[in-house]
Amino acid sequence: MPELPEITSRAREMNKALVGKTLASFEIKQTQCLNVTERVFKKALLGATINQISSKGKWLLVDTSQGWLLINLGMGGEILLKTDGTLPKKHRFIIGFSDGSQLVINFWWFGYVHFAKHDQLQFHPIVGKLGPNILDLTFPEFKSILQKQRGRLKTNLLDQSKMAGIGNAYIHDILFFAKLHPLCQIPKLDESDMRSLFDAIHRELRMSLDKGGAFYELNLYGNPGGFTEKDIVIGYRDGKPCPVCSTPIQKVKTGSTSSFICPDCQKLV
DNA sequence: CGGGCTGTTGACTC
DNA sequence: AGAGTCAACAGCCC
Repeated sequence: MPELPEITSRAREMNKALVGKTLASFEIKQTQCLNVTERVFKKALLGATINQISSKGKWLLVDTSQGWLLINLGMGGEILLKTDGTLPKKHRFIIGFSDGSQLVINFWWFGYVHFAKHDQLQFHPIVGKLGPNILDLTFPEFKSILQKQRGRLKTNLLDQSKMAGIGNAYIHDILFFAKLHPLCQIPKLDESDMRSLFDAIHRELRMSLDKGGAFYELNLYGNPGGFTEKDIVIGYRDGKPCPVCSTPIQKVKTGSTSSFICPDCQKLV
């Protein structure tokens, strides 16, 4: 569930709190999250100092003096900064800093903590293939990327290699505000459809970003984001009336994921 | 108690 | 290339 608003918020918080800290210890409880052996990981990053934190799509990119630390929370999880020596019940990865503070990471299911050398980020098998952050695109750039695609709209918007940042939680309201069906074929979109889609993406993601992300994810200090259930209009509200036309909202299968749509406002053409 | 669902990503198949 | 299926793990709901 962490998507662009949550990950971008975490990057901002980490930039304020972690720059200059030195990585002094690692406790790795789930070694499957690594892309190298535990031994190689520790050897590479122990003693490194944090320069800056940025994000791309759903990935946190930590630039250190000894290379990149790359974090993906998968289907959910927390990154908490603890300064009092206590630990939350659930933790799978702990980074101990030389000042005694700790960055405690918990994945709900499956996440990644990867290492890449300074000049090797572009060759990382996942991060190297990510498209641009979707909020960084201008409309002409967005349109140009979309026009090169075929197939179903939803599948393409979730494909992080084209544009990075949208996941299966925010997409329901985005498509509703753009009045587009998740299964609509990309070549059928006209200029005004793409404009509506672009505007809906920015509106939705920016609103959540401004609120520090969604309520179901915690920030570095354990506080939930300000984007609440009330901010969700269509998603996860099957059976409730559409706020525009009162038609009951439907939950439909779209490939391997579910979608929530207003069957009247979002016609499949 | 158990079955179904969920969210990310990639691998694999047709 | 597009579409479908599955696997990785945990927790919630009915």
